[in-house]
Amino acid sequence: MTTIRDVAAAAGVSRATAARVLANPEMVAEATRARVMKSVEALGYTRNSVAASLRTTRTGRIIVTVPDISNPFFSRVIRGVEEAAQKAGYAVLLGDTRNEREREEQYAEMLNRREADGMIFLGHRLPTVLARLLERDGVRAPIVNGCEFTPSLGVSSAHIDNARAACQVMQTLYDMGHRDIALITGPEESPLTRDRLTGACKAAEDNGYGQALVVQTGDFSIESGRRAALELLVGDRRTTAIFCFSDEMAIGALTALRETGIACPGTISIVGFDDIQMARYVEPPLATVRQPMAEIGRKTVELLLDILHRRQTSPVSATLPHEFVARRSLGRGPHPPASKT
Amino acid sequence: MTTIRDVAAAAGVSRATAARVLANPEMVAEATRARVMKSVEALGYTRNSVAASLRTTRTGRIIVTVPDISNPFFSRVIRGVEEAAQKAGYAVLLGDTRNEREREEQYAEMLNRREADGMIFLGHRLPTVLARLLERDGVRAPIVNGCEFTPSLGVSSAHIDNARAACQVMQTLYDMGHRDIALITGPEESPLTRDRLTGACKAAEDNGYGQALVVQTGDFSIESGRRAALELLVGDRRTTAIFCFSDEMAIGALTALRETGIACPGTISIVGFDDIQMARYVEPPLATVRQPMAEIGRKTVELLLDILHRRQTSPVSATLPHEFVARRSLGRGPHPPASKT
DNA sequence: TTGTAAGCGTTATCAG
DNA sequence: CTGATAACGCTTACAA
Repeated sequence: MTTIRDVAAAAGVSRATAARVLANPEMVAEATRARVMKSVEALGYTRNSVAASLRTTRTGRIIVTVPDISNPFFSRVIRGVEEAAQKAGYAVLLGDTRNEREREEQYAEMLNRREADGMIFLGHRLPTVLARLLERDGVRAPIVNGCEFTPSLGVSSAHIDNARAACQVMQTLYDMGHRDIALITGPEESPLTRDRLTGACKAAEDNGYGQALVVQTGDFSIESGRRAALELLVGDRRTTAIFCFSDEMAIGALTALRETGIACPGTISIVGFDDIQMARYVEPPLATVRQPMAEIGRKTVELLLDILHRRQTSPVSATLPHEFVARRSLGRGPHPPASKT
Repeated sequence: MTTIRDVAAAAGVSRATAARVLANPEMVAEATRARVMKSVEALGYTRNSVAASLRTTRTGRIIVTVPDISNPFFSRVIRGVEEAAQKAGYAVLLGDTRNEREREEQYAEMLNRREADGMIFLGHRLPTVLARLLERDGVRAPIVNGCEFTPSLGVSSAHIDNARAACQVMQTLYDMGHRDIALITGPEESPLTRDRLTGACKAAEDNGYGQALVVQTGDFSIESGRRAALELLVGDRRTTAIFCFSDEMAIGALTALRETGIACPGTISIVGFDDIQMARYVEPPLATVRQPMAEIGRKTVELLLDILHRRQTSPVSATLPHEFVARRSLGRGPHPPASKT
């Protein structure tokens, strides 16, 4: 491979000068610059980034881990990350952790090995490797969380207000005449699930239907939504609305209704969460909460860059706007509320 | 940061010995090894991969570019890639090219800068940067193509037999009594589209219905499928089956039928391609061709490793098995074929 | 079995 | 404006 040395030799200048032409062209005399550039072209020189990184202690890379890359929600977030990173001159090292702690740790180790300048993790578990880093470097540790937010971690994060969103969905359901509502949540240990659950319960209690709330646990997958819905339908003929904490689970629930011959929204309404692309194409189209997926991704990058460029003094919690999206899977319930005027 | 020097000093050995303990422990005396390991632990040492890479000229990374990471087909392939790469000790640098040539080139440049040891590209366009590399290094150029296959490129590739798969789908349709079949293809410039088109046309002609074949072009997206289907339905009341070159387009077509009140499979049957997860959850569940997505991903990595480890003498075309999946969106056509006995 | 020392290809400092 | 030179942290002959 051709090195800067070769270029310098070919142009009849020192290595330093050749390097300068590439890094700070304005510091070099016009004529020399042209000569060097010609050699660069002629030899087809490209900088060896590894050597450059060693010298500068910058890699121009960021690691991003996701629980599941084939989950449409995450893949949209990733897209946002990738876009923002690329724009800022960073490449994305992608890690699919499959929700396994060990894989999370493995990717975190890469940060220690200086394979990247920073790391964005989209799950909720902070790898112990990162925890240690955080302990040592505090806010200067180049770590950002996305989609979820756990204040106690001391890590910057980009996310929506999950509690409020869930609360709004529930209120909408009550306003439309539903009382017996079932929830299909995500894994209990995720703060995201807890936040939404908190919001949903609050709305239920505020409306006086706390007792009527039924809760099933899922794992965000289609199948778990289907199973949870089937479970709900056994023996219980009261539920008129199911609020799922992900669109995929909602699609699973829709399938369950179809399998058991229950009409949606005729008999049971379904509301999802995320607004993945497929939400509008299933039958009936799925009412849901739109998360600004790409925006969340972009924001995590922005937060990370703030840390890398030392513009950060304390962890930032960036709350992005969500939006309720009414679609046909949501219909009126059997208890028209008293007139509100 | 602590370096191997610090470790060596703490353990009272030379840098070389300390390094050896990490790389070839068996070459070092038990006692010294223990001492070094203790210092490693005590100091919390982790190897600086950048320095190591500079020395060894290996990065342990591979670049993978996809036209669209949020496409469920590709995200499954990526998952296979990631899994195989990780197993072989490689990390994946992900590039979402958004089908833009310039972004493809940018990622390809990274290979030149030695940011990775090799590259897998899932689109069909060979970036010119890679073409040059290929010209120079021939089969030793660490480049592999996935999902698509263009023999003339001289690049190893993992894919299914697209022509045969399309041919089989058409034959199945004819066997079920369909004659007036419409195709919704991918972009014309993709070899994948061409291969499937070739296969489909062959089947049509073999069955004597070449004239009845209608072709619309899509871009694999849901919306393009929907639009193409709507287009097909205008004025033409003959089509009884639509074969889409991706499940997403098929889902779009399904939506179009629903919007226009046409029964599926009652009036028109739909067949997709890929067997993405959602295929079985739409209504009606989608008949399709299952591609071994994860397997394709894994295979591309295997092919790349073969090159990196110099086990390769000429480009390999790995054809993986596909499978037709019958589901409810495919029903009988109006022309029951003559008995075949 | 261990140590010495020579790079890998950059970048950055300091003179000139 | 340009050149000499010293790192960056690691690996690996080669020597002891």
